Amino acid sequence: MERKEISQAVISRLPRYYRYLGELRDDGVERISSQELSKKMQVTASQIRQDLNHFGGFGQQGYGYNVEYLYVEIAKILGLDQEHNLIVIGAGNLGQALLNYSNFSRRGFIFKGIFDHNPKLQGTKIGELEVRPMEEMSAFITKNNIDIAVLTIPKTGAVKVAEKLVECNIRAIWNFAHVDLHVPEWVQVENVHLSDSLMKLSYNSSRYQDIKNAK
Amino acid sequence: MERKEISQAVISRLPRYYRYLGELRDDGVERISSQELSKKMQVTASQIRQDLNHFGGFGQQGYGYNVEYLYVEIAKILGLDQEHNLIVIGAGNLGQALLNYSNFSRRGFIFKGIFDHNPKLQGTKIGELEVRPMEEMSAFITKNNIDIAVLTIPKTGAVKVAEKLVECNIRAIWNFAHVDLHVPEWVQVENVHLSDSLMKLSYNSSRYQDIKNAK
DNA sequence: TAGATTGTTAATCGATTAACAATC
DNA sequence: TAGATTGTTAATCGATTAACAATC
Repeated sequence: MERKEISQAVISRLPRYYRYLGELRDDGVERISSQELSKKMQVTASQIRQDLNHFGGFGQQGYGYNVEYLYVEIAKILGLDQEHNLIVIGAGNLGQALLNYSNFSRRGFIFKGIFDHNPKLQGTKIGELEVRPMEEMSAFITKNNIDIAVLTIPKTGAVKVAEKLVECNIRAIWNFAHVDLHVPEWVQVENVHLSDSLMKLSYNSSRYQDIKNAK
Repeated sequence: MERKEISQAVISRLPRYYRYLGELRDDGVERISSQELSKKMQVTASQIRQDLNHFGGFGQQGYGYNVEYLYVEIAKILGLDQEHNLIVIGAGNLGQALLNYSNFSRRGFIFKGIFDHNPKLQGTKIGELEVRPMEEMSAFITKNNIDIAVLTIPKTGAVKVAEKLVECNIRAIWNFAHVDLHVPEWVQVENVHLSDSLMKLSYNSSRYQDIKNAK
């Protein structure tokens, strides 16, 4: 597949393209030009063409892009043509919420297990799955071919658990714990720091008020 | 306060500085140089100094930065010195998870209400709050001085609700719905598109395997 | 064929890093 | 005072946008 390093800025935009193309497809749209898409998505047509051309020439001069085809191709680029096996670590509210969010499994992200160190939660059912004790995690990962671990435990435990996951040869960690994980380069970490996001919103809205008042 | 437009790249890094400074403070560290902090955070010292100087000169030549002082100043910049009143719209798993996450209220983000259009949920208690019907939302926002609305409903309803929120003069929307909201410039939107984040992780881990296999 | 629109190169813009004079 | 380290300017790097030749 791809050889050259592609910037994370580009990667971050792919899911959004994918979403818009999915909507177009559902609306029965067959073809779209970068210009039309650009208007819809509020980005430049240039950027769309540049971004896509990192991965290949999906369009056709004088025609534009075939929606269905491009949709499928982006799915492949994102690895959505393959199934991913996930486990959730931390059966709190957030872990449960993610597990129950059906849209993920629709895209091939299959939750295989959920773990918690709280004995009171162990054995209770969340969706289809029973909460397992942490001790079973390592064996479970190997046995069930787990790709991705979802970390929804408080930051105090997260670093230790991440180390354990690395030992288990996990490939990817979706990290909701409010701490930076240090892992070998062959383990991918995607952080969702909710409080950072909320603070950013707080800044932007506070600042807007200041500007308004200053005028 | 600030006049000049500061890039979102800078703003996005502030919460992370804030987190590291908080930890240093808790560890009883009094002063830190940009170089030391740079090593800890794995960013360049230059970037730290540049970023901070957008907001003022918080350091002192030959000394570095006073941890406690800088911590408090960043909090002010982020608007954490003021309380924010929030409502959650959508009492599903995710809405409940956010509401129950106590770290937010510790930073001054106070959940005042939660709304859902499902009559079965209305009246049930989530944390300290009773789920209210959507019809009460507008009045509630005005009466309780709500700054921030947290949108945790499916995308089908999100656009309509966002319009309503704009009418209610909300300042900020924390959007977990998988759709782009179009709002006037005086309303800030911060998106948390979880599936986009997961797809990015999927890409990065799939791609790493490809590189490895190619070698 | 003529018109449309891509793929791609070149130009611009912005963000990051380096360097150093100012100063505690 | 001498050493350390900031604040800030200048240089570099990378990402975005513009332009246009290639081509469907």
